[in-house]
Amino acid sequence: MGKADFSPIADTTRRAEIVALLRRAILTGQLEPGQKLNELRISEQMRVSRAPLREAMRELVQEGILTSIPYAGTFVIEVTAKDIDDAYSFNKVMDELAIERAWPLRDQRFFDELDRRHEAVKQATRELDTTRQIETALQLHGLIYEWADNSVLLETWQRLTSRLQMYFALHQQARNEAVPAEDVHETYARLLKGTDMRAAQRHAREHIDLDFEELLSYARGLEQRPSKGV
Amino acid sequence: MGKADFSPIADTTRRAEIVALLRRAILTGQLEPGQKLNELRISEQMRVSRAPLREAMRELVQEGILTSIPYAGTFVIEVTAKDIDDAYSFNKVMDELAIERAWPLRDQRFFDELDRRHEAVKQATRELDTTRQIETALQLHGLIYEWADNSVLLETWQRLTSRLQMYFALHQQARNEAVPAEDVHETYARLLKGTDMRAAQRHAREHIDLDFEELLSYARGLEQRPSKGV
DNA sequence: TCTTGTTAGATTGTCGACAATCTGCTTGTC
DNA sequence: GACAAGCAGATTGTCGACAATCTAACAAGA
Repeated sequence: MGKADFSPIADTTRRAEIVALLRRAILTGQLEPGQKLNELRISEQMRVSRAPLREAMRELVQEGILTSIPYAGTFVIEVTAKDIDDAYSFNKVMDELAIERAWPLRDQRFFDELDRRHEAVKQATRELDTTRQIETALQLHGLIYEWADNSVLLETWQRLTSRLQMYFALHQQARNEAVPAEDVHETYARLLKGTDMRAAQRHAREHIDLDFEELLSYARGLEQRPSKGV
Repeated sequence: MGKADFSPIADTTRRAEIVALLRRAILTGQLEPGQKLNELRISEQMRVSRAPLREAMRELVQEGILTSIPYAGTFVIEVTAKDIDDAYSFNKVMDELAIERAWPLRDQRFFDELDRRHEAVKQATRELDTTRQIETALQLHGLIYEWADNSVLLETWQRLTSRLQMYFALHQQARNEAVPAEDVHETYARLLKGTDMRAAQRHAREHIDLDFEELLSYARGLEQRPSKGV
């Protein structure tokens, strides 16, 4: 029996790479909400034919960050205050569930991974890399979902993550200022290592509240003025 | 101002029709779990080229009822007991949430729609149309999600529905017997019209329990013998 | 001026063919 | 007989071209 355990090799289709590229462009705000994706232009820029590009777009439509209208085009989803509010209140309940399920399954590997991801957030914060900071914070948050041992729950979280990352990126980009205080996740990590599950759930709920409140007020502001769709 | 309010016209792309055809084939069990979908054969049968077929498949992969391995093929998802168990326990929590949110929003239209869908289930039951019975029962169940006024919650339910329908169809097909008693949903509908929200939540939870228990034992049986992948 | 019909251009949807990759069989060697 | 190399067939991934549809500008008529 061999000793090394290899991870799966990278996807080798153009389609998969296109998906990754497009997703990144959307989640970092390079592509703005409402913007139309011109197939010919993008395929030429990427030096790819339209077939794999269109397949990639189909995936992202199902993933919920693109929307498609037959014979009209494919667009980045618009972000309304209600969308954010819906995601927010849904996330609260999901978090409670995830913590509850993950709680008895915590082990040394869990704590190690928790520290690792927390460290990644702090590093991104030090480097003032806002995009990466959002990404790592969501990964830290996602740990309880990965540990909850429920494929449907995890999958739902991953779908939601795409949109959350987009929302936060938009917010960051809009206020265009330095990253928040360094150790907003310090308490979260500590509670997840502790023995009081209720406290952890409560904190998760309140902690999320804060982030979302800002987001919401931002989105409400957006809806006053007309969309800048292209 | 005109008086008629028109609904959106039907999708006119081949892709959309292919998606509908494939989904139906999978959810009714015509295509078995693990079965490979040969692009050339299917495209010839449907008299379409592979391009729209492949795009349709990509959508169903993201929808979670197909799975794709590069250069190997696209397959109907396998169904394990754990998958069903995960969907089951997740559904329980979601149901509680949906009922809670929909509860204060119930109005006459809600009750009318509840009756309408309940009637549809009873009709399908009378006609011994098992496929339609599963479909209508899920639609009845989905009403609270549609009324909960949360897009994320509704979307999550819709994604889950595909798989639930597939699970139940498999089960029905396997035991190959007449449909269960007629008014399993009578109590559910009555409680949703009542004033005791907790009671409705409790019933939803227990009612689901029953259906799933059967499903689970069936799936556990499946896993003893090897898969019959094609 | 407003509405309606027409048309040209751009864009999306679909097609058939070719390239890349996998699978199973055959062959040759030990 | 066991095993590796190599080949043939089938299947998926990608490409470039054509068809269907939409949009916007313009012209014609009330």
